[in-house]
Amino acid sequence: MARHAGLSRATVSYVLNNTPHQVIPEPTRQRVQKAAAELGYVPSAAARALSSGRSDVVLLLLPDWPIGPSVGALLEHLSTALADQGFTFVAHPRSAGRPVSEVWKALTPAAVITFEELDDIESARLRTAGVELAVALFGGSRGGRAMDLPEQRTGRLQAEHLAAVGHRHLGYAWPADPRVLAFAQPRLEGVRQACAELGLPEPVVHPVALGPDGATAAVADWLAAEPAVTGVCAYNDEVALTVMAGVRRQGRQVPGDLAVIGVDNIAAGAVSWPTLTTVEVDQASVARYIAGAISSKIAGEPLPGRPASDIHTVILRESA
Amino acid sequence: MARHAGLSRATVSYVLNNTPHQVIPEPTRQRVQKAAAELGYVPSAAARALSSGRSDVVLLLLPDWPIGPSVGALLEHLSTALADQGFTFVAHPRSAGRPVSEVWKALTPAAVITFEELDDIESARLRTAGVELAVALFGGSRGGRAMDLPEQRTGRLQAEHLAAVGHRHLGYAWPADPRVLAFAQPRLEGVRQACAELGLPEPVVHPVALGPDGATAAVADWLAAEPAVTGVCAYNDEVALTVMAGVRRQGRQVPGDLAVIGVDNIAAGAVSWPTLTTVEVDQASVARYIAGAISSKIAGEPLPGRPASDIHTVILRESA
DNA sequence: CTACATTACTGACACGCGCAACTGACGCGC
DNA sequence: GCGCGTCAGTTGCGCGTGTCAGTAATGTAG
Repeated sequence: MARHAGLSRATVSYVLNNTPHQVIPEPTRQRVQKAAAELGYVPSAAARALSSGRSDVVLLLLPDWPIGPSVGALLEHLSTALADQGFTFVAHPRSAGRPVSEVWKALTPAAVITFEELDDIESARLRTAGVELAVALFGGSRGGRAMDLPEQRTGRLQAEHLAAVGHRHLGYAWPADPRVLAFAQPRLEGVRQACAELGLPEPVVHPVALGPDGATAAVADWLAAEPAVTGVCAYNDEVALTVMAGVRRQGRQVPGDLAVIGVDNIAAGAVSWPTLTTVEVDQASVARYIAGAISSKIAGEPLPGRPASDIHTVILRESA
Repeated sequence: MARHAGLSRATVSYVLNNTPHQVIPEPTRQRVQKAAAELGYVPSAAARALSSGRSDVVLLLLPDWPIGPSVGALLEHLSTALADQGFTFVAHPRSAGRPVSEVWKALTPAAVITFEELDDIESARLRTAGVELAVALFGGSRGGRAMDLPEQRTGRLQAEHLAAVGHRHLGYAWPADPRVLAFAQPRLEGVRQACAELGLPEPVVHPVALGPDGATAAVADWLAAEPAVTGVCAYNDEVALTVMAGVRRQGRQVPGDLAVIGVDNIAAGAVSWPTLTTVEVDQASVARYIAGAISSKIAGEPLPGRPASDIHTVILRESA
């Protein structure tokens, strides 16, 4: 390519990288760009990664629990948002029982995003492999490295909505799958906070497993409680639909006997019987925030303020 | 590291790669391996990619339509299956309106997997970028490069099940979203084939949009047809749930007035009212087949036979 | 003792890029 | 004419690996 432009490789490199304090006259600059266009030149990322020590790839480690449409949407938006910042976004589903270290060794990513925080050994290996930036989306128990997304907001909004339509005794449908604990914890915490602020008693927490019978015990207990629970915040829409199935099995009505509100706004919730009231999270905003935070951190700047808090919306339907 | 072992880099390289026809005496071999262990040596994938021209990464381009749990499961199994073959699997959600070529330029993957076939320009760019193997999972219209997964089988099983329980006039709930056309086409084709073989009339196809009212027109037409359609195969479970909602809106019953069968076995189908009969695909087997085919193709061997045909199961519930 | 083969290993290059240091050429002031 | 500064661009190195060709040392046959 330098040959084609009749210049040296260095000059070409300076032009293409817009190297500051390297004055290149306009004619030469255009000559290089014309040659690049004619040859369809694309810099080899492998070589760049080798010499710079890191690639422009941002790696997201997917959790091992089944991913729903909200995670899917987050992926899509992260991809666009990071592309705007000049990064290439890829996701890797961690295969059970296999060390994840092989992945970043093969990619030398600029940053690694995880859902939950990594073990000490794994994060040590990460640093050894030359990855400088690792961010966890949830569970900032370990220190300031986590993004600390406003996940409690979903719980708060659920509780506030139920309170606004007159419910005073709330239940919380906790996911039976232990793998989503890091997600469920802050949501329940948000419900607790809202209850406290609104002067309501603590929510009655029951685990709910997915499947037709997963919620029967929980529903029976909520309805039989004294005073009875009249509104339930579910960990997500799937759990919410399970709770509604449990109520039907008892021959009772949603929302008459028990109101239910979910999180995620999955498609099935719009066509269930009754249709499901839910809290939707604007994954595009979340993705933009994450992308911004990552590129600031890589550039060494302080990270911007907390993500906007108005990214949650209550989708009002029949169930609550 | 070569210094630490007191040998040259070449010798070390030969030992670590087990280069055939390069005889290395056992003592030296052990000396190298001891040094590697002591230094915690990990070969740099970036350098290997630079010199060999391709990395050990297999890239999956996610489609731009929302991915459901079945794609999620496929990702997870692909990750494990490809890791067994020595590859690193990553997925990239293609951001709308952005050229995908930037992605493989940044990764130089050993293979690229797509859902639908690429345009001519994009596949040309792919080859220019040095990616030798591109496989499309569906839509083998263009030639032998596609995997040609037995997607018709899902449609066949749906129709066969409905026929087995006595339905003779079938409908097909076609997804209104044009982006999933490549998926829907073979499934409908499978239904058509099964009808022809069983001596049933052609299925009555109606588009169904997701959402509470998406199926009302279709359901009205199926029920009013002469003779009436009594069983509907839906493109997937979400469409199936929408059809069931449409039937409820008409004040009619599932499966009494109209039986419905879906595809995917999503969690919401197990707790819907009535619960949803569906066809499940064993994504683990699919993933193993894909991984096997990729590694054979890369090794230059002919690809193994068609994937096993018994990877589909009918999950029998109330709706059909 | 010489000619040749085998063993055990090393030197050097290429992959494509970024960057520091260097080189001619030209203009300007004294 | 000499020194200095600026412009326009080049040479060369290093990143870490895979691999071909080569080469001392040792063994073997005639």
